[in-house]
Amino acid sequence: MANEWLSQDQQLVWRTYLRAHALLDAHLNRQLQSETQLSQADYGVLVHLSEAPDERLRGYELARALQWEKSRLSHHLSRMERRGLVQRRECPTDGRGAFVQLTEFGRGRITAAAPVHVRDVRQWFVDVLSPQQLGDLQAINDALLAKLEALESACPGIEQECGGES
Amino acid sequence: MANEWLSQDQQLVWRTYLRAHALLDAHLNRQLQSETQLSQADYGVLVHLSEAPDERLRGYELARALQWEKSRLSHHLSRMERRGLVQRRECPTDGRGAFVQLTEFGRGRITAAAPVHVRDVRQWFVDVLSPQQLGDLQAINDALLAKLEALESACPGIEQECGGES
DNA sequence: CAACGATGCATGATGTATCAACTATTCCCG
DNA sequence: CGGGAATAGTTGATACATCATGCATCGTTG
Repeated sequence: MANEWLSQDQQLVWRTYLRAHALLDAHLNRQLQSETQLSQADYGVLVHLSEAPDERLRGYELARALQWEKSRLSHHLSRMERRGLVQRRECPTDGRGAFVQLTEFGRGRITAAAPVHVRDVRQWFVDVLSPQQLGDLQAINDALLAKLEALESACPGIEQECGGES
Repeated sequence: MANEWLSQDQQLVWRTYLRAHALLDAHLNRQLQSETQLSQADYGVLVHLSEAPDERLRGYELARALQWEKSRLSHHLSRMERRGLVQRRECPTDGRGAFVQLTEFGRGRITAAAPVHVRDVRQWFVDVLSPQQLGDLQAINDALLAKLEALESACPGIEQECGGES
């Protein structure tokens, strides 16, 4: 019974954690969007493409790198293609598949956006915390992730290598 | 000027933070959804209503408490109303407004869901971290939040990026 | 080679979030 | 009082995520 609820402090940590992440994420997204016309999702796709050989990747590679569902990727690429950021091309060696190719326009966008995003992550996250706190946070998230990933591997879920930020 | 990029460590902290939150949030949501047929959004609405006098609140109160846009709230309440969780009632003292009233069905749902949710938050968050780490995390999120909330209240217009920041 | 399961990707339906109007009411100030 | 500004809430368009399904193509095996 006593065990069923959270203490005041525990509740506060949890709610503060949720709120901080929500605000941070919303703010970074707004900044990126208003200054570069890219969402975080767009940004992730473009970063991966721009770092790939020939600036192109197969869909399944992109999906794995971003940890996205196939369907989500397909829908999102359709919208990005419509905006001219990427282009779908047939794959000569696999008739089922397709390459996602960064366009010149897309390269320009991501090249301009990356410093902006990094500056924001600095300003609202990295530079707000002390080195000590950054270390603490790493340990905390490692602990949370370890628990969650243990669970993940038990299911037929997804794997490693998360979507990167520069 | 500072380096334009992030160090390896900084990048790792940032990416780990994003990934840990994404996984935790997704997992808690899946659990809640599958065991109680409520999303986190539903849960938040119902918790606030259930704690309010007469189990009802004005829309703007709910919006403020949840930090939602009024439009989001309105759409979400429509869906919840369709599911029988809440009910909209006219407000006698303010012709513009409306009360959002918890239904009996809704009360049953939230009463059943709360222990489930608390158990999960414990299992995947509170109990994974040491008391020391919970304290660290509180301080970290307080710092992030302070910075973000200062912005929130200071800048009604566009611009941020004020000069004297640490 | 024919059959068959697995893979790569697309599509449509549904639920959800945000933005920009829009309506209606109340507040406030002269 | 009168009239404009602020407030409460709704609605429609668009964007986004997920699910179920469809369907080629590929790899393997009998």
